[in-house]
Amino acid sequence: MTEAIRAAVFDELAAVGYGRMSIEAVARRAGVGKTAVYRRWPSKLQMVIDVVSDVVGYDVPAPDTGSLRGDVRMILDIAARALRHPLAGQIVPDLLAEAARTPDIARTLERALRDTQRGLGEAIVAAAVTRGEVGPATDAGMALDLALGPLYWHIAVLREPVTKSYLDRLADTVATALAVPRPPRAADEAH
Amino acid sequence: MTEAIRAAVFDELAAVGYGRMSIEAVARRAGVGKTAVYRRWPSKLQMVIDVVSDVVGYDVPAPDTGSLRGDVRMILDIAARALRHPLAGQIVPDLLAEAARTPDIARTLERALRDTQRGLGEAIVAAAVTRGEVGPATDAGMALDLALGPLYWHIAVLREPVTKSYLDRLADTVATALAVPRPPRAADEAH
DNA sequence: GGACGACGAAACGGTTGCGTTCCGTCCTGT
DNA sequence: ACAGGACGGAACGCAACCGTTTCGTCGTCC
Repeated sequence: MTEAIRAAVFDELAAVGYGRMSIEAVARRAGVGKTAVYRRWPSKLQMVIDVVSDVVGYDVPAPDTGSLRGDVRMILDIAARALRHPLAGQIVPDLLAEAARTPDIARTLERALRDTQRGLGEAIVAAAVTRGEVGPATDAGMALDLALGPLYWHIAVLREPVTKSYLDRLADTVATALAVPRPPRAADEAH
Repeated sequence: MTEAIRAAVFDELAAVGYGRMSIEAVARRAGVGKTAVYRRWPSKLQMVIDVVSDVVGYDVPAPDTGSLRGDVRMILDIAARALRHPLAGQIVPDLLAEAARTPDIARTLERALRDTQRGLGEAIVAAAVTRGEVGPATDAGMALDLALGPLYWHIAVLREPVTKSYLDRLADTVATALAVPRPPRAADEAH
Protein backbone atom coordinates (compact mmCIF):
# COMPACT_ATOMS: atom_id res chain seq x y z
CA MET A 1 0.00 0.00 0.00
CA THR A 2 2.52 2.52 1.16
CA GLU A 3 4.81 1.09 -1.49
CA ALA A 4 2.23 1.66 -4.20
CA ILE A 5 1.90 5.28 -3.15
CA ARG A 6 5.66 5.79 -3.12
CA ALA A 7 5.90 4.40 -6.63
CA ALA A 8 3.03 6.59 -7.73
CA VAL A 9 4.79 9.66 -6.37
CA PHE A 10 7.79 8.89 -8.54
CA ASP A 11 5.73 8.23 -11.62
CA GLU A 12 3.74 11.37 -11.11
CA LEU A 13 6.82 13.46 -10.45
CA ALA A 14 8.32 12.24 -13.68
CA ALA A 15 5.12 12.70 -15.63
CA VAL A 16 4.08 16.21 -14.65
CA GLY A 17 6.79 17.52 -12.34
CA TYR A 18 6.63 18.72 -8.77
CA GLY A 19 4.80 21.92 -9.57
CA ARG A 20 1.88 20.31 -11.31
CA MET A 21 1.78 17.19 -9.17
CA SER A 22 -1.42 16.85 -7.16
CA ILE A 23 -2.21 14.54 -4.30
CA GLU A 24 -5.38 13.52 -6.05
CA ALA A 25 -3.40 12.37 -9.05
CA VAL A 26 -0.97 10.41 -6.88
CA ALA A 27 -3.82 8.62 -5.13
CA ARG A 28 -5.53 7.95 -8.45
CA ARG A 29 -2.35 6.51 -9.93
CA ALA A 30 -1.67 4.39 -6.87
CA GLY A 31 -5.23 3.08 -6.95
CA VAL A 32 -6.02 4.27 -3.44
CA GLY A 33 -8.30 6.86 -1.96
CA LYS A 34 -6.65 10.14 -1.19
CA THR A 35 -7.64 9.51 2.41
CA ALA A 36 -4.89 6.93 2.46
CA VAL A 37 -2.38 9.51 1.33
CA TYR A 38 -3.43 12.16 3.81
CA ARG A 39 -3.23 9.59 6.60
CA ARG A 40 0.50 9.22 5.89
CA TRP A 41 1.71 12.70 5.04
CA PRO A 42 0.38 16.12 5.90
CA SER A 43 1.27 17.80 2.63
CA LYS A 44 2.63 17.32 -0.84
CA LEU A 45 5.97 18.75 0.20
CA GLN A 46 6.39 16.41 3.15
CA MET A 47 5.34 13.46 1.04
CA VAL A 48 7.87 14.18 -1.67
CA ILE A 49 10.67 14.87 0.77
CA ASP A 50 10.01 11.66 2.64
CA VAL A 51 9.74 9.53 -0.47
CA VAL A 52 12.80 11.05 -2.07
CA SER A 53 14.88 10.88 1.08
CA ASP A 54 14.25 7.19 1.29
CA VAL A 55 15.64 6.53 -2.15
CA VAL A 56 18.68 8.76 -2.06
CA GLY A 57 19.81 7.16 1.17
CA TYR A 58 21.92 4.79 -0.82
CA ASP A 59 25.56 4.32 -0.03
CA VAL A 60 27.80 4.38 -3.05
CA PRO A 61 30.82 2.25 -2.24
CA ALA A 62 34.09 4.09 -2.76
CA PRO A 63 35.63 2.62 -5.89
CA ASP A 64 39.10 1.19 -5.62
CA THR A 65 40.28 0.13 -9.05
CA GLY A 66 43.95 0.83 -8.41
CA SER A 67 44.22 3.93 -10.56
CA LEU A 68 42.79 7.43 -10.47
CA ARG A 69 41.55 7.12 -13.99
CA GLY A 70 39.82 3.85 -13.17
CA ASP A 71 38.17 5.29 -10.07
CA VAL A 72 36.94 8.32 -11.94
CA ARG A 73 35.68 6.15 -14.75
CA MET A 74 33.70 4.02 -12.31
CA ILE A 75 32.06 7.01 -10.67
CA LEU A 76 31.15 8.38 -14.06
CA ASP A 77 29.62 5.06 -14.96
CA ILE A 78 27.52 4.91 -11.82
CA ALA A 79 26.35 8.49 -12.24
CA ALA A 80 25.62 8.05 -15.92
CA ARG A 81 23.62 4.93 -15.27
CA ALA A 82 21.57 6.74 -12.64
CA LEU A 83 20.92 9.79 -14.79
CA ARG A 84 20.00 7.70 -17.80
CA HIS A 85 17.24 6.00 -15.82
CA PRO A 86 14.05 7.52 -17.23
CA LEU A 87 12.55 8.31 -13.84
CA ALA A 88 15.69 9.79 -12.32
CA GLY A 89 16.55 11.64 -15.48
CA GLN A 90 13.23 13.41 -15.34
CA ILE A 91 12.87 13.85 -11.60
CA VAL A 92 16.33 15.06 -10.67
CA PRO A 93 16.34 18.19 -12.82
CA ASP A 94 12.81 18.91 -11.74
CA LEU A 95 13.55 18.74 -8.04
CA LEU A 96 16.73 20.69 -8.61
CA ALA A 97 14.74 23.52 -10.14
CA GLU A 98 12.20 23.36 -7.36
CA ALA A 99 14.96 23.43 -4.76
CA ALA A 100 15.70 26.99 -5.78
CA ARG A 101 12.41 28.10 -4.31
CA THR A 102 11.72 25.49 -1.64
CA PRO A 103 14.41 25.35 1.05
CA ASP A 104 13.21 22.00 2.40
CA ILE A 105 13.78 20.37 -0.95
CA ALA A 106 17.12 22.10 -1.29
CA ARG A 107 18.19 20.71 2.05
CA THR A 108 17.10 17.21 1.13
CA LEU A 109 19.03 17.22 -2.12
CA GLU A 110 21.98 18.85 -0.47
CA ARG A 111 22.28 16.03 2.03
CA ALA A 112 21.83 13.51 -0.72
CA LEU A 113 24.27 15.01 -3.17
CA ARG A 114 26.88 17.00 -1.42
CA ASP A 115 27.51 14.88 1.64
CA THR A 116 27.72 11.45 0.08
CA GLN A 117 29.57 12.94 -2.84
CA ARG A 118 32.17 14.76 -0.82
CA GLY A 119 33.19 11.56 0.93
CA LEU A 120 33.59 9.82 -2.38
CA GLY A 121 35.77 12.53 -3.83
CA GLU A 122 38.01 12.66 -0.82
CA ALA A 123 38.42 8.90 -0.75
CA ILE A 124 39.41 8.75 -4.39
CA VAL A 125 41.80 11.66 -4.21
CA ALA A 126 43.35 10.36 -1.00
CA ALA A 127 43.98 7.01 -2.65
CA ALA A 128 45.52 8.73 -5.65
CA VAL A 129 47.73 10.80 -3.35
CA THR A 130 49.10 7.77 -1.52
CA ARG A 131 49.67 6.17 -4.89
CA GLY A 132 51.67 9.22 -5.87
CA GLU A 133 49.47 9.92 -8.87
CA VAL A 134 48.62 13.46 -7.77
CA GLY A 135 50.07 16.01 -5.40
CA PRO A 136 48.89 16.14 -1.79
CA ALA A 137 47.27 19.54 -2.29
CA THR A 138 44.81 18.24 -4.88
CA ASP A 139 41.33 19.68 -4.41
CA ALA A 140 38.84 16.83 -4.07
CA GLY A 141 35.88 19.12 -4.62
CA MET A 142 37.30 20.40 -7.87
CA ALA A 143 38.04 16.85 -8.92
CA LEU A 144 34.42 15.83 -8.58
CA ASP A 145 33.23 19.03 -10.24
CA LEU A 146 35.46 18.21 -13.18
CA ALA A 147 34.07 14.72 -13.51
CA LEU A 148 30.38 15.07 -12.68
CA GLY A 149 29.89 18.57 -14.04
CA PRO A 150 30.50 17.73 -17.70
CA LEU A 151 28.51 14.53 -17.31
CA TYR A 152 25.47 16.28 -15.90
CA TRP A 153 25.84 19.08 -18.41
CA HIS A 154 25.92 16.60 -21.25
CA ILE A 155 22.99 14.51 -20.11
CA ALA A 156 20.64 16.95 -18.43
CA VAL A 157 21.42 20.20 -20.19
CA LEU A 158 22.54 19.38 -23.70
CA ARG A 159 20.45 16.23 -23.65
CA GLU A 160 22.92 14.54 -25.95
CA PRO A 161 23.57 10.82 -25.68
CA VAL A 162 26.51 9.85 -23.52
CA THR A 163 28.52 7.07 -25.05
CA LYS A 164 31.03 4.78 -23.44
CA SER A 165 33.64 6.47 -25.54
CA TYR A 166 32.68 9.86 -24.14
CA LEU A 167 32.96 8.59 -20.59
CA ASP A 168 36.35 7.07 -21.41
CA ARG A 169 37.66 10.31 -22.81
CA LEU A 170 36.20 12.32 -19.94
CA ALA A 171 37.81 10.06 -17.34
CA ASP A 172 41.09 10.29 -19.23
CA THR A 173 40.97 14.06 -19.34
CA VAL A 174 40.03 14.46 -15.70
CA ALA A 175 42.70 12.09 -14.45
CA THR A 176 45.27 13.79 -16.64
CA ALA A 177 44.26 17.28 -15.57
CA LEU A 178 44.57 16.35 -11.92
CA ALA A 179 47.85 14.52 -12.43
CA VAL A 180 49.56 17.43 -14.10
CA PRO A 181 51.52 19.38 -11.53
CA ARG A 182 50.29 22.92 -11.02
CA PRO A 183 51.62 24.88 -14.01
CA PRO A 184 54.06 27.72 -13.35
CA ARG A 185 51.25 30.28 -13.72
CA ALA A 186 52.25 31.15 -17.24
CA ALA A 187 50.60 34.16 -18.88
CA ASP A 188 49.00 35.51 -15.75
CA GLU A 189 46.18 38.04 -15.24
CA ALA A 190 44.15 39.34 -18.12
CA HIS A 191 45.27 38.08 -21.51
CA MET B 1 2.02 46.75 -22.84
CA THR B 2 3.47 43.75 -24.60
CA GLU B 3 6.68 44.57 -22.76
CA ALA B 4 4.91 44.50 -19.40
CA ILE B 5 3.51 41.09 -20.21
CA ARG B 6 6.91 39.76 -21.24
CA ALA B 7 8.41 40.96 -18.00
CA ALA B 8 5.56 39.41 -16.05
CA VAL B 9 6.16 36.08 -17.74
CA PHE B 10 9.75 36.10 -16.52
CA ASP B 11 8.83 37.11 -13.01
CA GLU B 12 6.11 34.52 -12.84
CA LEU B 13 8.37 31.80 -14.26
CA ALA B 14 10.93 32.57 -11.61
CA ALA B 15 8.38 32.76 -8.82
CA VAL B 16 6.35 29.61 -9.36
CA GLY B 17 7.96 27.77 -12.26
CA TYR B 18 6.56 26.77 -15.62
CA GLY B 19 4.35 24.03 -14.24
CA ARG B 20 2.47 26.20 -11.82
CA MET B 21 2.44 29.31 -13.96
CA SER B 22 -1.03 30.41 -15.01
CA ILE B 23 -2.05 32.92 -17.62
CA GLU B 24 -4.31 34.58 -15.11
CA ALA B 25 -1.37 35.18 -12.81
CA VAL B 26 0.72 36.61 -15.64
CA ALA B 27 -2.03 39.02 -16.60
CA ARG B 28 -2.56 40.00 -12.97
CA ARG B 29 1.14 40.65 -12.47
CA ALA B 30 1.38 42.65 -15.67
CA GLY B 31 -1.62 44.70 -14.66
CA VAL B 32 -3.60 43.81 -17.78
CA GLY B 33 -6.72 41.83 -18.49
CA LYS B 34 -6.14 38.27 -19.58
CA THR B 35 -7.90 39.18 -22.79
CA ALA B 36 -4.79 41.12 -23.71
CA VAL B 37 -2.67 38.01 -23.19
CA TYR B 38 -4.93 35.71 -25.18
CA ARG B 39 -4.95 38.24 -28.00
CA ARG B 40 -1.19 37.79 -28.35
CA TRP B 41 -0.57 34.10 -27.74
CA PRO B 42 -2.83 31.08 -28.08
CA SER B 43 -1.44 29.16 -25.13
CA LYS B 44 0.90 29.25 -22.19
CA LEU B 45 3.42 27.14 -24.06
CA GLN B 46 3.51 29.41 -27.10
CA MET B 47 3.77 32.46 -24.89
CA VAL B 48 6.73 31.12 -22.95
CA ILE B 49 8.52 29.90 -26.04
CA ASP B 50 8.08 33.24 -27.77
CA VAL B 51 9.18 35.28 -24.79
CA VAL B 52 12.15 33.09 -24.03
CA SER B 53 13.25 32.87 -27.65
CA ASP B 54 13.43 36.62 -27.80
CA VAL B 55 15.82 36.86 -24.90
CA VAL B 56 18.17 34.02 -25.76
CA GLY B 57 18.71 35.43 -29.21
CA TYR B 58 21.79 37.20 -27.96
CA ASP B 59 25.08 36.87 -29.73
CA VAL B 60 27.98 36.19 -27.44
CA PRO B 61 31.08 37.62 -29.10
CA ALA B 62 33.84 35.07 -29.44
CA PRO B 63 36.50 36.06 -26.93
CA ASP B 64 40.00 36.69 -28.18
CA THR B 65 42.29 37.34 -25.26
CA GLY B 66 45.37 35.84 -26.86
CA SER B 67 45.53 32.70 -24.76
CA LEU B 68 43.38 29.62 -24.36
CA ARG B 69 43.27 30.08 -20.63
CA GLY B 70 42.14 33.69 -21.03
CA ASP B 71 39.44 32.77 -23.54
CA VAL B 72 38.11 30.04 -21.29
CA ARG B 73 38.19 32.35 -18.31
CA MET B 74 36.17 34.93 -20.18
CA ILE B 75 33.51 32.45 -21.20
CA LEU B 76 33.29 31.22 -17.64
CA ASP B 77 32.83 34.76 -16.46
CA ILE B 78 30.04 35.48 -18.91
CA ALA B 79 28.27 32.25 -18.08
CA ALA B 80 28.69 32.71 -14.33
CA ARG B 81 27.34 36.23 -14.52
CA ALA B 82 24.30 35.00 -16.43
CA LEU B 83 23.60 32.12 -14.08
CA ARG B 84 24.00 34.25 -11.01
CA HIS B 85 21.28 36.59 -12.19
CA PRO B 86 18.32 35.80 -9.93
CA LEU B 87 15.83 35.47 -12.76
CA ALA B 88 18.01 33.37 -15.02
CA GLY B 89 19.26 31.26 -12.15
CA GLN B 90 15.72 30.29 -11.32
CA ILE B 91 14.26 30.07 -14.80
CA VAL B 92 16.97 28.14 -16.61
CA PRO B 93 16.88 25.02 -14.43
CA ASP B 94 13.11 25.13 -14.47
CA LEU B 95 12.83 25.26 -18.24
CA LEU B 96 15.52 22.63 -18.50
CA ALA B 97 13.47 20.26 -16.40
CA GLU B 98 10.36 21.06 -18.37
CA ALA B 99 12.21 20.47 -21.62
CA ALA B 100 12.40 16.80 -20.72
CA ARG B 101 8.66 16.48 -21.20
CA THR B 102 7.86 19.26 -23.65
CA PRO B 103 9.65 18.88 -26.99
CA ASP B 104 8.90 22.44 -28.06
CA ILE B 105 10.71 23.83 -25.05
CA ALA B 106 13.55 21.40 -25.59
CA ARG B 107 13.92 22.61 -29.14
CA THR B 108 13.95 26.24 -28.07
CA LEU B 109 16.64 25.70 -25.47
CA GLU B 110 18.59 23.52 -27.85
CA ARG B 111 18.82 26.27 -30.41
CA ALA B 112 19.73 28.74 -27.69
CA LEU B 113 22.34 26.65 -25.97
CA ARG B 114 23.84 24.16 -28.32
CA ASP B 115 24.08 26.19 -31.50
CA THR B 116 25.47 29.44 -30.18
CA GLN B 117 27.66 27.47 -27.84
CA ARG B 118 29.10 25.18 -30.41
CA GLY B 119 30.32 28.11 -32.50
CA LEU B 120 32.01 29.62 -29.49
CA GLY B 121 33.83 26.44 -28.61
CA GLU B 122 35.05 25.91 -32.11
CA ALA B 123 36.27 29.48 -32.42
CA ILE B 124 38.23 29.29 -29.20
CA VAL B 125 39.75 25.92 -29.94
CA ALA B 126 40.62 26.94 -33.48
CA ALA B 127 42.41 30.01 -32.19
CA ALA B 128 44.31 27.90 -29.68
CA VAL B 129 45.28 25.47 -32.42
CA THR B 130 46.73 28.18 -34.65
CA ARG B 131 48.56 29.51 -31.61
CA GLY B 132 49.99 26.03 -31.14
CA GLU B 133 48.61 25.75 -27.62
CA VAL B 134 46.74 22.54 -28.35
CA GLY B 135 46.84 19.79 -30.92
CA PRO B 136 44.73 20.04 -34.07
CA ALA B 137 42.58 17.09 -33.01
CA THR B 138 41.30 18.83 -29.89
CA ASP B 139 37.59 18.22 -29.34
CA ALA B 140 35.82 21.57 -29.09
CA GLY B 141 32.68 19.98 -27.66
CA MET B 142 34.60 18.31 -24.90
CA ALA B 143 36.39 21.58 -24.21
CA LEU B 144 33.14 23.39 -23.56
CA ASP B 145 31.78 20.49 -21.54
CA LEU B 146 34.85 20.68 -19.37
CA ALA B 147 34.44 24.39 -18.76
CA LEU B 148 30.68 24.91 -18.54
CA GLY B 149 29.82 21.57 -16.97
CA PRO B 150 31.58 22.13 -13.67
CA LEU B 151 30.34 25.71 -13.59
CA TYR B 152 26.72 24.74 -14.04
CA TRP B 153 27.12 21.85 -11.65
CA HIS B 154 28.54 24.15 -9.04
CA ILE B 155 25.94 26.88 -9.38
CA ALA B 156 22.75 25.08 -10.26
CA VAL B 157 23.24 21.68 -8.68
CA LEU B 158 25.43 22.12 -5.64
CA ARG B 159 24.18 25.66 -5.23
CA GLU B 160 27.51 26.69 -3.76
CA PRO B 161 28.87 30.18 -4.32
CA VAL B 162 31.24 30.51 -7.23
CA THR B 163 34.18 32.73 -6.40
CA LYS B 164 36.57 34.44 -8.72
CA SER B 165 39.24 32.14 -7.36
CA TYR B 166 37.17 29.11 -8.33
CA LEU B 167 36.74 30.40 -11.87
CA ASP B 168 40.47 31.09 -12.07
CA ARG B 169 41.35 27.59 -10.99
CA LEU B 170 38.74 26.06 -13.27
CA ALA B 171 40.05 27.98 -16.28
CA ASP B 172 43.57 26.96 -15.37
CA THR B 173 42.63 23.32 -15.11
CA VAL B 174 40.66 23.25 -18.33
CA ALA B 175 43.35 24.99 -20.33
CA THR B 176 45.97 22.67 -18.88
CA ALA B 177 43.94 19.54 -19.51
CA LEU B 178 43.44 20.50 -23.14
CA ALA B 179 47.03 21.53 -23.62
CA VAL B 180 48.47 18.26 -22.39
CA PRO B 181 49.16 15.98 -25.34
CA ARG B 182 47.02 12.88 -25.41
CA PRO B 183 48.62 10.51 -22.86
CA PRO B 184 50.00 7.17 -24.10
CA ARG B 185 46.84 5.38 -22.98
CA ALA B 186 48.47 4.05 -19.85
CA ALA B 187 46.66 1.41 -17.81
CA ASP B 188 43.97 0.66 -20.36
CA GLU B 189 40.63 -1.13 -20.08
CA ALA B 190 39.14 -2.10 -16.73
CA HIS B 191 41.22 -1.23 -13.68
C1' DG C 1 -14.73 65.00 -34.87
C1' DG C 2 -15.96 60.53 -35.90
C1' DA C 3 -14.87 55.72 -36.47
C1' DC C 4 -12.24 51.97 -35.23
C1' DG C 5 -9.29 49.17 -32.55
C1' DA C 6 -7.31 47.76 -28.31
C1' DC C 7 -8.08 48.00 -23.76
C1' DG C 8 -9.94 46.46 -18.56
C1' DA C 9 -13.22 44.45 -16.24
C1' DA C 10 -16.49 41.15 -15.42
C1' DA C 11 -18.94 37.19 -15.96
C1' DC C 12 -19.76 32.76 -18.23
C1' DG C 13 -19.88 27.31 -17.45
C1' DG C 14 -16.67 23.86 -16.71
C1' DT C 15 -12.73 21.46 -14.68
C1' DT C 16 -9.43 20.41 -11.18
C1' DG C 17 -7.57 20.30 -6.82
C1' DC C 18 -7.80 21.43 -2.00
C1' DG C 19 -8.35 19.27 2.86
C1' DT C 20 -12.04 17.22 5.52
C1' DT C 21 -15.82 14.24 6.79
C1' DC C 22 -18.67 10.27 6.77
C1' DC C 23 -19.90 5.66 5.67
C1' DG C 24 -19.75 0.82 4.65
C1' DT C 25 -16.47 -2.96 3.94
C1' DC C 26 -12.82 -5.91 4.62
C1' DC C 27 -8.78 -7.69 6.93
C1' DT C 28 -6.32 -8.77 11.14
C1' DG C 29 -5.31 -10.10 15.50
C1' DT C 30 -6.82 -12.50 19.46
C1' DA D 1 -16.32 -15.09 16.69
C1' DC D 2 -15.80 -10.55 17.54
C1' DA D 3 -13.67 -5.79 17.87
C1' DG D 4 -10.95 -2.39 16.00
C1' DG D 5 -8.41 -0.34 12.54
C1' DA D 6 -7.31 0.73 7.93
C1' DC D 7 -9.25 0.77 3.77
C1' DG D 8 -11.86 2.79 -0.80
C1' DG D 9 -15.34 5.70 -2.24
C1' DA D 10 -18.12 9.58 -2.23
C1' DA D 11 -19.32 13.93 -1.13
C1' DC D 12 -18.57 18.33 1.16
C1' DG D 13 -17.65 23.70 0.42
C1' DC D 14 -14.10 26.44 -1.34
C1' DA D 15 -10.71 28.30 -4.44
C1' DA D 16 -8.12 28.76 -8.71
C1' DC D 17 -7.87 28.63 -13.63
C1' DC D 18 -9.43 27.42 -17.97
C1' DG D 19 -10.78 29.80 -22.62
C1' DT D 20 -14.52 32.62 -24.28
C1' DT D 21 -17.84 36.33 -24.56
C1' DT D 22 -19.80 40.79 -23.64
C1' DC D 23 -19.63 45.55 -22.60
C1' DG D 24 -18.24 50.25 -21.86
C1' DT D 25 -14.13 53.20 -22.21
C1' DC D 26 -10.43 55.08 -23.85
C1' DG D 27 -6.79 56.64 -27.39
C1' DT D 28 -5.36 57.26 -32.14
C1' DC D 29 -5.38 57.98 -36.82
C1' DC D 30 -7.32 60.38 -40.75
